[in-house]
Amino acid sequence: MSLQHALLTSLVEKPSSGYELARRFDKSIGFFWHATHQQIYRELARMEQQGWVKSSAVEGGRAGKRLFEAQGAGQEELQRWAREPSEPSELRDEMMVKLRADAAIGPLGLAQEIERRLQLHQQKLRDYQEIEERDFSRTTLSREAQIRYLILKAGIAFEQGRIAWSQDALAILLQE
Amino acid sequence: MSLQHALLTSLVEKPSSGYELARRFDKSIGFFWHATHQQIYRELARMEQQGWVKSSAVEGGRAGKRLFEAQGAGQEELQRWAREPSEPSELRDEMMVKLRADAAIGPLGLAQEIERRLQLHQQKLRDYQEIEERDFSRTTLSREAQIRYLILKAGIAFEQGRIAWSQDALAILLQE
DNA sequence: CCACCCATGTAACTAGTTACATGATTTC
DNA sequence: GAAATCATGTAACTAGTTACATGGGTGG
Repeated sequence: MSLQHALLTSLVEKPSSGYELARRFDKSIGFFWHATHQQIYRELARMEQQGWVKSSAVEGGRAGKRLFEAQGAGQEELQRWAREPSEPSELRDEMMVKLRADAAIGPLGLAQEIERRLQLHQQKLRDYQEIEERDFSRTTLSREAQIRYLILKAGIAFEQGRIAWSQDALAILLQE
Repeated sequence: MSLQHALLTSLVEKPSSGYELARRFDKSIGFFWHATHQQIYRELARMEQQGWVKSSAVEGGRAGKRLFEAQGAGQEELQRWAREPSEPSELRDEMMVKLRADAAIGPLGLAQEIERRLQLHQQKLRDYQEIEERDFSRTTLSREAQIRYLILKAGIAFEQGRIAWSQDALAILLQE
């Protein structure tokens, strides 16, 4: 499993509380991976048992607040995992199943839902493009920045692809 | 959950044994959704309990072979589910996490793995394009065929996007 | 003082994966 | 007669979701 590795990566970038991690996860890795706080706390507890991370109480913070930091063993594990091959993920999309159902049993009125999704994709694209302009519009970028930009570009290309596809789908579904 | 709905859709298209379903799933819906035979048999058993499908022994087939057929209640459920909104899926890709780790802790030699994936995407694209030519190259397509083509086009666009992205990634990672 | 955000967790359930198990039929 | 494919399943585990629960701090 690799939610642990995703969290480790976040913690290597910046030590955080579970709550902060959940927030940050939503905004960075969360672009292509969502995790609930319940899952995050569970994995943090496991990683602490394994010695990959260490938590300490935060003085002056809210009651119970703990700061998690990646340990040496965690960083080594991250390197080991990163070098391991992994299969490209599938794009498991319920809409494709619904379209097959529509083709098999007759019109199900999916256009409205595709229209709704189109707007979601357009919004996401705008969000990404804002980040692009803010963080990556300089002419020269460090290797690190180029790699972070690469991740963003995967998101941008994905949303653009979905937008084009949705428009194609609407044209077909809305033919009289 | 909707593996049940994906299986139902397959069964509406054509009554099948669990084994055939697993095979067909791999080749159609499986383009964007994989399920093991264990999962499939489990869900078929549940759906039979719910009355969505019905199985019967196949005369003259192999010992134990059963044919599953979608029932009226199953088709109604499929319609109900199809009309329900659902969120677009995320593209949970471990490679994005690995790239972030690379940016955070230094070069991890990911180029080789991206090269390997590039070839997988190119192969998948060729497979899709073969289907495209075989099934959808006629000038006029029925509504049903247009919808099935639409699903294929989502796969084609996805693979093309991944190929372009992988090439971009390689250019960045292989800079000296 | 009320709503909202920060902050952490437990419990129960559902979905997906991996390992193990069995045996018949077809093809070479 | 051996290997591949057809055909079905159980068991155990891992991952992800949903519901419930608690309480402190901040802003209006």
